[in-house]
Amino acid sequence: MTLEEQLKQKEFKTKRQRAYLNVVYTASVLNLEQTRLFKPFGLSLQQYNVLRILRGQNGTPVSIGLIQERMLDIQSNASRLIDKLEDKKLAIRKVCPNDKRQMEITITQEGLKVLLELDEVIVLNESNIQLTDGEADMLNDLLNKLRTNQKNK
Amino acid sequence: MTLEEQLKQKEFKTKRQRAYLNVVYTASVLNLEQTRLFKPFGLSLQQYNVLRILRGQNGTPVSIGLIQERMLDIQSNASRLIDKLEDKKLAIRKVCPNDKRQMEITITQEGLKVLLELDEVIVLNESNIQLTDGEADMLNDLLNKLRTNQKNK
DNA sequence: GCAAATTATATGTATATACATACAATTTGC
DNA sequence: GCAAATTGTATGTATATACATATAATTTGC
Repeated sequence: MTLEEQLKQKEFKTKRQRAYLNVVYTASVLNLEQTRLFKPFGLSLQQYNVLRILRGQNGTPVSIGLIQERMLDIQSNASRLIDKLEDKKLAIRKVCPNDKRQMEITITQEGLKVLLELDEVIVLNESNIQLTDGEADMLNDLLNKLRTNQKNK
Repeated sequence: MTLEEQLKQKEFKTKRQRAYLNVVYTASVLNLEQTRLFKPFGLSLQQYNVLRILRGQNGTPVSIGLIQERMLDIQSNASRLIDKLEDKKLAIRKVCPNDKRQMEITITQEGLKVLLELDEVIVLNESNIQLTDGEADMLNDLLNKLRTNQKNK
């Protein structure tokens, strides 16, 4: 389905505007899809992203600030996401002994287990994407170019 | 800046995955940028989108359901967005006489005035986009293709 | 014409973002 | 070595989404 059909809009002022809106729209479709994928596992999309970051550290504890840096969403509120994960026993927070301002976050065995289950679901889902490698590369380049000269990192 | 630099991630499993994440990331950058653009005018991004839809009707009242259909964000909660616009005297809600379930929403003079101010800001902002027409078309096509076979409209 | 189904909107709850602010721990400048 | 600045995290508030549910008005089936 084209963007015009979807938005029931006849036309856009410029091709750039159409592409711009298409990025925003496509992302919302992808986000919704992922959110629904994670729901049966009791995880939100962002909670999943935090767990992924924690697993990526292979046991090395991670600070809240580092999680914040790595999150896809700019200025995401890692502190409250960790709250939720702790409630579910998927992550643990400890005060860092060297710097008592910092927190040391680690993923639990339980957290690793949930991620493992999700890995399969994700792979299955990503196989739905119809782009060739060349197309994916081109899309990637165009998005990088679109972001150029946009002021907010 | 490339996605890898931004996310401080060495590599992605597949080119498709990189493109997928880039769409989500780019959209969040664009959304944040627009949100900041509208903030000085006391409008959120979604409130602005609703006002645009109302203006597009040239005075013909619009139902909540129609606004919902036209919103970029899937399943956006138009009812509460109209609440906010009514509070600010930018839109008016009336019960439709023919079908008392429906609401007839119209934009006020005040609302039109705010939109007019914003039009200039938007045009200025969109001129920052560095894509040629050809690139914008290609980006548009690739995004449409990416959405193909994704189950959620 | 009336009960059942549908439709249009509203609302409650959980989650998340953006921003401002708070506060304690640490570092820096002198 | 101490005051000032910075850093790391937490929290309060406004906004928004997703989903479930509620409720009133309308349409449909018989």
